[in-house]
Amino acid sequence: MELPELDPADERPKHQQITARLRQAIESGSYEPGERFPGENTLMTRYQVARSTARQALAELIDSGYLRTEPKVGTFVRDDRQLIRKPRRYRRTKDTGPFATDARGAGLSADIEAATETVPADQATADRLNLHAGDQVIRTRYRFLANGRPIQSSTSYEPAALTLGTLIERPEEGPYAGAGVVARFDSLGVHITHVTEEIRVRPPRPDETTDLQVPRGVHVFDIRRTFTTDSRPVETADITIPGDRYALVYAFQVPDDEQDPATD
Amino acid sequence: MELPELDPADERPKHQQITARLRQAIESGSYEPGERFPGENTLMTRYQVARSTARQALAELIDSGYLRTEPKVGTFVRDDRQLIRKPRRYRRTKDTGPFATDARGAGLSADIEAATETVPADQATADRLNLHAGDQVIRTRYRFLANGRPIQSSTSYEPAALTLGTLIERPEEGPYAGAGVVARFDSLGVHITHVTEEIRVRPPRPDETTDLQVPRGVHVFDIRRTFTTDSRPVETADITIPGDRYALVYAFQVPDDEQDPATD
DNA sequence: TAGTGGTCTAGACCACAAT
DNA sequence: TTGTGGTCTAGACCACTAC
Repeated sequence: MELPELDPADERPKHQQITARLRQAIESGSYEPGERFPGENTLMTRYQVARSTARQALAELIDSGYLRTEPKVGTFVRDDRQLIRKPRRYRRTKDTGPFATDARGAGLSADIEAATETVPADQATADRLNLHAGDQVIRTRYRFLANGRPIQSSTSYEPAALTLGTLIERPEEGPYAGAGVVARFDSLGVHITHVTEEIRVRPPRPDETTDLQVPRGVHVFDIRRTFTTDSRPVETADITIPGDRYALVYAFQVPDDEQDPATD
Repeated sequence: MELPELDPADERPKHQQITARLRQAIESGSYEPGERFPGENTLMTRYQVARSTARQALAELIDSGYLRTEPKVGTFVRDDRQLIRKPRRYRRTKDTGPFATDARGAGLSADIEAATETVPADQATADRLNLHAGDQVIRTRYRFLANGRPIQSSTSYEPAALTLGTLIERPEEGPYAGAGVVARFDSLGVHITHVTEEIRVRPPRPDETTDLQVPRGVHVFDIRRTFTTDSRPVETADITIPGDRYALVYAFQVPDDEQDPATD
């Protein structure tokens, strides 16, 4: 792959010109995903620039998701990310929660780490569960692994007044371990009818970068999910998913009537 | 705000130590959103490092969404971005499309730019619409502005065989201009019953950075939406939304029966 | 041992905004 | 006029890998 030298008439900064050329080369398919890419030294000599200029050009492509570096080894075209389609819907069946269902459907092993505590609710959590700050809630932190690789983490909150002393007090223990939230609450006679998911996207926090092994240039989905019965919220959770591993899929019906149900 | 000097015993690189201290200062509220932040020169003298090291520390905080720079002016704490909750739902009513409805509901002006062409479908688009590559499709590119600010762009595709020669041939002209997709197709007697949205998160492409004014350190939602009747897809669109302005909200009912509708 | 990316220094010139 | 961030150069040392 021959790349022309920089055009002195181009008004853009050198690093931008290099970035543009390299991006074009990647998009035109000159490099295969996973293939070794010209490193800092190569770019220095090819474009006659200082190392930091070559480095800056590469950094932009890393932050844009085109490249990744492996320290002491080299620079590579990022692999075509294998996105798992994650249909986000909730059923009343008991067998397994949605994560395990998705993973096994894709032929992956599914492991779930969970840790449960009873803690007083902070104001934000209390608001989401229609409680008062300080009321006791069951907090469970999860980490989900597919084929041994962390792929999702979440923290869920349930009012202690509802579940404490029942068979589902600790979500990952007892007869309903691994079942979905809807099935677990059904076992108490608490009938969940609605779920709301609010999706944000943001850079990973430092702890998420390590826990979920999020590479540079990747952001995360931040989902706030709340389950409600006809009268009250009964579970709320914050779910964090690296953006290079999942596509979220929502499928729903378009209502038949002209009525505005004033959902908001 | 006094910051201690670097700890020589700390094994982390200097730029990481500086980043960690600065992030802590921001999160603890030592700087207000929008407030001026110590610049490269200040950090150089305060921590006794070279300019590029100070610069690298700041770059990490910019990419993490904490700071923004204004060339020739300074470095500032990023404003608490007020997220707009964007309910994603579709109704059958005619009056206005969901974008205009939501924007006006939030007290914003809504402007839509649109350009329509008839083009042959490429393979990917043909697959999404159950057509053959080369079949004619109506492609419309949109840019949505709220209070004059670009906030969403999209490209939609409809089979020309369905709409060519009808009143809704060009989505943004005729009696159904500005109406939602469902209402437009209803006018042809084509009854949309389902919609699927597939959400990804990725860095903006260079053209999106300018068109949508996406700042560094912000990624975008990439939504592939497809409307279908009971028998076939009739419209598909790629929607791009900057991740720092919107939270997507999905609200739905949990089905009552144990049946698995095998939606996928 | 040669080559890699990560870290770091010590300079320089620039255009422009603020004062 | 002063200070800002943006760009760029020309070096250096490091730990580690296997090009």
